[in-house]
Amino acid sequence: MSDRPHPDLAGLGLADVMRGFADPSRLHMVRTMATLGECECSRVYADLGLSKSNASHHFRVLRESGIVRRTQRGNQQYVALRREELAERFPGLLDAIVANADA
Amino acid sequence: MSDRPHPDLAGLGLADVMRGFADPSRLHMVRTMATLGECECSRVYADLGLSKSNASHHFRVLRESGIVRRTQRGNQQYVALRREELAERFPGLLDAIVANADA
DNA sequence: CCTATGGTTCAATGACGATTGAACCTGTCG
DNA sequence: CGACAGGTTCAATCGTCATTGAACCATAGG
Repeated sequence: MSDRPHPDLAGLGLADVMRGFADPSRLHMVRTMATLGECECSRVYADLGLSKSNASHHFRVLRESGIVRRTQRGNQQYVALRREELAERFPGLLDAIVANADA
Repeated sequence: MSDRPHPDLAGLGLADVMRGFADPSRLHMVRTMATLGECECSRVYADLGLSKSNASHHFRVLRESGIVRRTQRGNQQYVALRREELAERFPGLLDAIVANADA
């Protein structure tokens, strides 16, 4: 997997993306992001009891799996699902996961 | 994760199932099973170059993740996706994955 | 009985991942 | 300047996983 900040989804296989989803904490984060839309990182893991470094690790996995995009505005980091890009590369996948993310 | 032969899907979270899908070999196997329906195990990994023990390992992961069901008829082992059960527990998930399993 | 065939199990190995705590970095506010 | 808030990075630990090869087990066919 590339360590570029935001990999091109064309270069990722389904298994790479699935690995990003294969963790309870990250699924919870995905669900939160699906609800909130783009938001500050801290809001995404606020109710998960993750340490900062652990949350940072999970954000990196999500980013390297092509699932989220991070942007810096002012001094805040924002994070958002790459909804459209994922829908184009893997149609229906994100929706199905988000719909079941509470299971 | 339970080590029972075929876990009840109600007892599995989405992350557990996702881990079953988070491997290229297993995704390939899932795709093959989606195409063939119930069939002999060997047909599922024939074109993957997996050793027998490695294939057996992947079948076990798929089984413990609730993705496949194995049955013995005669002296042959058969394997099939648990389509209906998965569709009931995680609506739309398997279809979305199978549709993208070649990516 | 002998021998495939088709799978499982076991032990070992190497790689990867989740988690933690400490150090660090950077922009903001006082 | 000093302190702080929000994140990142690093090293270390521990567990899990993929892969291999060898041993094993059951069944069908000669």
